[in-house]
Amino acid sequence: MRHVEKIFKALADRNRLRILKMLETRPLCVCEITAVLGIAQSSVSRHLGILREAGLVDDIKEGQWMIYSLARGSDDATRGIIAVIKRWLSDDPQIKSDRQKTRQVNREQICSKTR
Amino acid sequence: MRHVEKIFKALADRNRLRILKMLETRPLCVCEITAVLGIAQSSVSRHLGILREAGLVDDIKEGQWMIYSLARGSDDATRGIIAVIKRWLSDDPQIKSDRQKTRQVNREQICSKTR
DNA sequence: GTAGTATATAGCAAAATGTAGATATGGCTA
DNA sequence: TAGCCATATCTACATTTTGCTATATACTAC
Repeated sequence: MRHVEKIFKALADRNRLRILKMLETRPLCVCEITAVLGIAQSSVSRHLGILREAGLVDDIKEGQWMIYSLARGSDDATRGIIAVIKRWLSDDPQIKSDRQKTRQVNREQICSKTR
Repeated sequence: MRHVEKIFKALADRNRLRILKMLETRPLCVCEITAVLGIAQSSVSRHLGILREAGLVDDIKEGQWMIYSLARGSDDATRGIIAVIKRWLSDDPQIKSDRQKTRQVNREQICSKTR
């Protein structure tokens, strides 16, 4: 019960749904997600933490970045939900706009102020 | 977006998940659900309203009772979610206990004080 | 009409959740 | 070592959601 509840609570937020739909395009680092969503980095980090705790995303460290991606090795239930979400929202204006921004965004440019 | 959000928000509550799992057994009236959940009737009514607004349950009036059941004629997305939920939580202690109570409960006995 | 029943709604207090800003952590680089 | 960068955590506050009690609505039986 606790696990399923956690999954649905994680999905019950517009910004977290946006993140999941963005991750369908490709894995993203925190600063890329922050740039697309347009909310504070601390909020993004918290949302990602909630998605991670729910088992909906995987994270790996890659150099200076934390790369988040849709969970793949997860249990049957989680895979089922992710598959359902993939069939949803593709026509939504905000999701479409996010997807376009996601394609353009580049962590080398956005994040590193040294370049 | 709005619709999908509504669905996940509706699912992000323990008592509403319990209701959906109970409805897998059979359609139920409000007083039966109230008896099994053990919370106030007004709370149950509100939860049912949220599930109805999300398109997850159907309701029909049957004599003096409002009978709620899992949505059937709904869109592809909703059917997908309901199917996923059916595969979940069957082993959960509380869900199992609820199911047993659901089988025993009888609206003719519980609700009608005239009998 | 009145009385009784099932369900829905309103109003309120408590708990949970989302957000932003400030701060902490951990790794890289000079 | 010191400083910078990406990310995570903490704090404070506003909003939303929950549950309850009380009340309203709608229907049925008399």
